[in-house]
Amino acid sequence: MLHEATTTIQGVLKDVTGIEDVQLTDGGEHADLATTVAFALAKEKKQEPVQVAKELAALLATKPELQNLGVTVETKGPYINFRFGSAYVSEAIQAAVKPGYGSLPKNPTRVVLEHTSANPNGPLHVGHIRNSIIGDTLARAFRKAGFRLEVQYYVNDMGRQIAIVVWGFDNLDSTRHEGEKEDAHIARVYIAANRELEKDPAITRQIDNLMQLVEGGDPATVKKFRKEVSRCLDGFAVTLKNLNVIHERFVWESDFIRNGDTRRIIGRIKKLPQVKEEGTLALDLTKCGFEKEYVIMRSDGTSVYGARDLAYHAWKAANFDRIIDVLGADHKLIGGQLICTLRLLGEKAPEIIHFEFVSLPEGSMSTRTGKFVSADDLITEVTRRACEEVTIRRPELDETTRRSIAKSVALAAIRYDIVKVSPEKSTVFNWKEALDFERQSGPYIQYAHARACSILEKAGAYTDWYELETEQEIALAKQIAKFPATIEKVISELRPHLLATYARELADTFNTFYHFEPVLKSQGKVRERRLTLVKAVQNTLQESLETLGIDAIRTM
RNA sequence: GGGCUUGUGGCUUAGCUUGGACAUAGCGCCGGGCUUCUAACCCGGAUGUCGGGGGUUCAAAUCCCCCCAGGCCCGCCA
Repeated sequence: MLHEATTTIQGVLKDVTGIEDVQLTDGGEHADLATTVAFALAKEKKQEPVQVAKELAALLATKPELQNLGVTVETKGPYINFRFGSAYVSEAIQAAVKPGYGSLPKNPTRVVLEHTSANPNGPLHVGHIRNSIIGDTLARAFRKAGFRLEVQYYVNDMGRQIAIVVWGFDNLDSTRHEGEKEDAHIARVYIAANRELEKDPAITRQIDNLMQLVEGGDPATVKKFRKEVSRCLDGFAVTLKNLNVIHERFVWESDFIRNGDTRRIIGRIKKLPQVKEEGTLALDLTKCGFEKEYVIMRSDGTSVYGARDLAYHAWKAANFDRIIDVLGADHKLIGGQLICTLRLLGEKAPEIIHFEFVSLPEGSMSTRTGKFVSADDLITEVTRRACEEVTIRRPELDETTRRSIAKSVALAAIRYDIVKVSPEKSTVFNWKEALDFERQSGPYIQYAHARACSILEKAGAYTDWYELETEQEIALAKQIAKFPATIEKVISELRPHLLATYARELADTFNTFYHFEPVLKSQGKVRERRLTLVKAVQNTLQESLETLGIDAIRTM
C-alpha cells in the first residue's frame, strides 16, 4: 500500500522535476509523505524555495496519477506535503483483513541464513541468544517476503574448546549430576578443565595432540568429540525450541575435513598470488586493508578455523544465491578476511550482520570462567514471573491455561526485549528490564492483540465496511498500511528491529483508538467500519507478532 | 599503539545509510482516568549543550576532521 503510493509519487516527482531520485520523507503530523525538493530546485532556478514549492505543488495537483490515488498536494512554506485520501485508506483495510497480510510476492532467490552457531562447550547464554533472535526474526521476515530460505547452524565441533572438553571428560571427575542438563554438564567439565590448564600449562600439549588426532580422523578421538558435541547440541535444541528459534539444518565443521572440501580449498588458496608459505600457509590481504596475514594452516599441517569456514562458505556459495551470516562483533575482522578471501577465489561472499556484545553489570560474559546468565535460567525466571502475573490478572482461569499464557508471555518478553535494540549497540543485561511486561515490551503488543480478539469475539457477525471517518480511525488505518513496506525494509536493510518498532507503534495507535472510539457500543455503519478496522489491526498485529517469533495469543 | 563501533533528558531507547518543518518513545517523577469493548491500558505535565570542539551547507543528531569516554578486535584460538 504505502510502497505503491510512494513509488507513484516518486515517479510523478521525477517527471515534473527531472531529478532522478527524489527522496520522500515521512511527513509526521503535517502529511503522510513530504519532500524538500524545493530547496534544491530553488538554488537551480535562483528563486525562493517557498515560491518554487508553491508552483511545483500546483503542477503536481493536476497530475492524473495523483488524482487517481486520491492524493492531495499542499505546501507549508518550502515543504511539499502529500496526504492520502479515503481510497488509500479503504484499500489498505481491505488488504489488511485478509490472512497472510504483509506477505510479498514469491521470490525465486535461494537464501541461506546462518545464525547462532555457538561453540558447543556450554549452554547458550544471553549473549548467544541475541544472535539467535536477530537471526530467527530475520529468517521469518525473509519467508514473509517470499524468499526460499534455509536456516543453518554451523557446528564448530573440532575447535580447541571441544578438545578441552574432551580432555576434561578423559581426565577429570566428570559424572553427570542428577537432573543436570547436557549443555550445563559440558560447561561444568569445560570450566574445570580450563582451571587445570591454568595450573599446568603442560596440558596444552595433550590438547594439541587431541586436535591432531581428530583432524587426522582417528576413530576413537572422532567418536569422543562427536559424543560430547552431540550432547551439547541436544541441550541447545531444548533452549532453542523454548525460544521458538528454528534451524533447518545443522552443518558440522568436521564434515568439511572428511569430504575433502577443506583440502580442495587449500589447494586453490595455494595458487593465489597473495599466498605466503613460510611454515604456515597464510594469505596477504593488504589488498583489502588488513595488515595481519590470514593464517589458513598451522605449521604442523592442521587447518585452522578459517580454512574450514572458507570451505563451508564455498559450499554455501555453490548452493545458494544469497548468503547471510549473523555473527558477533568479535568476528568483524575475520568476517572481513573471509569475504576478502572468497572474492580472491572468485566465490560469492556472504552478507554479514554483526551485533555487539551483551555483558553483565560485573563485566563480560565468559563460558570458560563460568561467568554468564544462561538462556535456560532466563527463560525459567521470566516464565515464573509471567505465571505470577497471569495468576493475579486472571485468577478464574485453570492452571493449564494460565501456564500456557505465561509461557507465551515469557517468550514474548524475552524475544522482544532483545530484538528491539539496534544490533550495533552493546548492551548490559538487566534483570529488571527482562522481567518488565509493560510498555515497549512484547507482552504489551500481545495485549493489544488479545484486546482486539476480545472485541471481535463479543461482536458476533458483522459486514465489512471499509470507509473510515474519524481522525483516530484513519490514523490507525494508515499505520496498518505501513506493514508490507516495513517487511520490505527489514529484509532490504537486514534490520529486524524495525519490525519491533513498527509493531509497538501499531499497538500504541490501536490503544489510543480503543480509548477514544467505542466499537461495540456504536451503531450501524460506524460499528461495522470499526469492527472491520479492529479485524484489520488484529490481523496485522498477529502477522507482526508471528514474524517476530512471538505467539499471537487471543486471551491473556 | 592501530582498526572497527557506540555516546541522544536521572536510566533505557528511535531517528543517522538517503541532511530539512517544534529530536522518538518508554522507565522513573508530578497530576488525572477502571459500576464503561481486557487498566499488561489511556490522557496531561516537568525533564535535552543529540559526548566536546572545529568544518561543509541556505539548513547538521544526521556528512567531514580532531579530541574525550565506553565496547569489541588486532592468536599457528574459535
